[in-house]
Amino acid sequence: MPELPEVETVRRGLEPVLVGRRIVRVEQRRPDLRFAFPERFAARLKGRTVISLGRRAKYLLARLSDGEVLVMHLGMSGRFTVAALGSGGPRPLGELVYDTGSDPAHNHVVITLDDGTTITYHDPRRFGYMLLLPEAALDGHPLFAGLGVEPLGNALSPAYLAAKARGRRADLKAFLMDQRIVAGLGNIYVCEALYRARLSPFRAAASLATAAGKPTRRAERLVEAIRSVLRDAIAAGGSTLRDYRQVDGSRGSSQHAFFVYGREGEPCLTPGCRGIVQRSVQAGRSTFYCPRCQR
DNA sequence: ACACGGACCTGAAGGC
DNA sequence: TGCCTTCAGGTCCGTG
Repeated sequence: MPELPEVETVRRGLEPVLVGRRIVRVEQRRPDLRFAFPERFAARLKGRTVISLGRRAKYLLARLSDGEVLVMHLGMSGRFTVAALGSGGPRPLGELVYDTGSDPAHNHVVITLDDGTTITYHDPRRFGYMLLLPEAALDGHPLFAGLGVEPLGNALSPAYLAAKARGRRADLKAFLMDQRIVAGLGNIYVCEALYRARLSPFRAAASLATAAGKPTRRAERLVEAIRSVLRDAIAAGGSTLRDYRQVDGSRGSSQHAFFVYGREGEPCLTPGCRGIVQRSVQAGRSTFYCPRCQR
């Protein structure tokens, strides 16, 4: 499910139900997800109040009242469900309600808050994980120390990309997938950003910089494309949350459309372009692109 | 230092 | 119907 826009959508949904609330009960139903849970995980969370809920790259960061941070990564299939006490069902997470109909065997963590709300972490593939770290240790932790810039922050600029790309032999797709360069992009939004920037995923990353190391126009286009594709996806409530429902329980109809991702064999959506979207594999991941307008 | 493949794990979808 | 293969939004680790 989650790339940056999806994680941000989850953050916005959880923030109003979580922040300011005290955790009164934690049910940890298995010893590990991707990694083992921290020692005495449930006991340590219990009694603490959530001060804030932030995000760094694809990580959710819940700051707790005692100076520790609950770090949560959703992996490929992690998601949260919120249910009010006695409601008998899910309750809106922001604009959305998450489907709770899936197999309860994959409900790995259930957190109960002091107002009776329960937050359930569900993750069939268990690539997600949770950690408890002292706030002061966050920046230096191996998970965060090497992360690149936030794509929606000021630090992402054509000059930054050019500096990182200079001398790189990797292609653009791999370059953008690398969390050490830009943190939070994943397979879908890399494909979509390259399409918007009209850049081939196979082009050398080094072509974002001139021989002197100055950013090229391509770098400028790419920065704009990355920002706009993420902003649009966040505005749509996380385009890849396919199983969301409207607040009234009806199926959503406004699912965000991708321009290239998942559209192999279909016509390119650029007006006037007669290209056909192709699928190829780079570093083991599917790449979707229009060979005609992406150069 | 970097690039690549495989590994982790489950479920859905498609082919036969 | 059912079995088999392929694929999926992420990242870590080992090997060249």
